[in-house]
Amino acid sequence: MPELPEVETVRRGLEPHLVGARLARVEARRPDLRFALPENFVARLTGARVEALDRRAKYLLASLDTGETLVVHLGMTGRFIVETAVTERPGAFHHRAGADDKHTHVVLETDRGARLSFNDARRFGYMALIPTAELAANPWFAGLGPEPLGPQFDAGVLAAAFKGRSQNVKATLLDQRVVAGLGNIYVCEALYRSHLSPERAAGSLKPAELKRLVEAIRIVLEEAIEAGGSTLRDYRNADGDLGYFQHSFRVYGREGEACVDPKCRGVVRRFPQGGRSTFYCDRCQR
DNA sequence: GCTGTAACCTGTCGGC
DNA sequence: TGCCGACAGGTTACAG
Repeated sequence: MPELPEVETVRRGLEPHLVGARLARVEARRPDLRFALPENFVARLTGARVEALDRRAKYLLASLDTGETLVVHLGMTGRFIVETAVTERPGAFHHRAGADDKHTHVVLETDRGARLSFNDARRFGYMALIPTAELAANPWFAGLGPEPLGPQFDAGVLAAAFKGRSQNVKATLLDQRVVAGLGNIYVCEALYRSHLSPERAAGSLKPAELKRLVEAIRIVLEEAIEAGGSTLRDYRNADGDLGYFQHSFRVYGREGEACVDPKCRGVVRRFPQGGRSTFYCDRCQR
């Protein structure tokens, strides 16, 4: 499910409930997600105050006053469901669908009356507790490429990362060491908007094409965040609402349809690339 | 070192 | 209606 825009939407939804709040009750309903939960997970979190909630690539980072950071990756189907306390009934929460089903694996209750349920059907998501001072050196973060919406991401950076690579540009953009946070959907959309074929060797892109690509990546991500992300099957934001960017897809999921550009007579095709579906227009992407 | 593939786990959808 | 196979937003280990 979640690529950068969806994770950022979740972060924005959780921020008002978490930042400044203390975790009054923590419940782990199983010992593992994709990986085993950290040792003494519940004890290390209970009573901790959340000082900040940030995002790096597709990771959510909750800095705690204990000197540790709770790292959360949503995997493919991970989501947080926020329920608020019923004022007149202490300990009760306004129920929200999915908050308490068999796929709810971790529950966090804050001293501000919010209950956050981490629900992940496929359990590709994971959580870790890492000393905040060691975060940058952690293998999950040390090798990450620049944030695509940050000031460090430009055509020059992409040129350096692409240099000499014979791998196709689609797979290269999915490599989090090249640029952090892109996934299958937004890579397809960005390549379409920059009129680049997903099959081009990354190292073959010319400076003007790289510039177009950087611009397209930025615009697609910004528009998606503005729309609250994309909801295909499972994704919902922290308030349980759907994202709307899927209505703006120009190629993703549109196999067999005419190219959205009225001047182009192409058709959207789909083919497997690196085990994932790539969608592209067979005429205007070269 | 680079590249492609399989695997992780579960749910959904389409075809028969 | 029920069964089966294909496919799904991510990441990583491994083989070539």
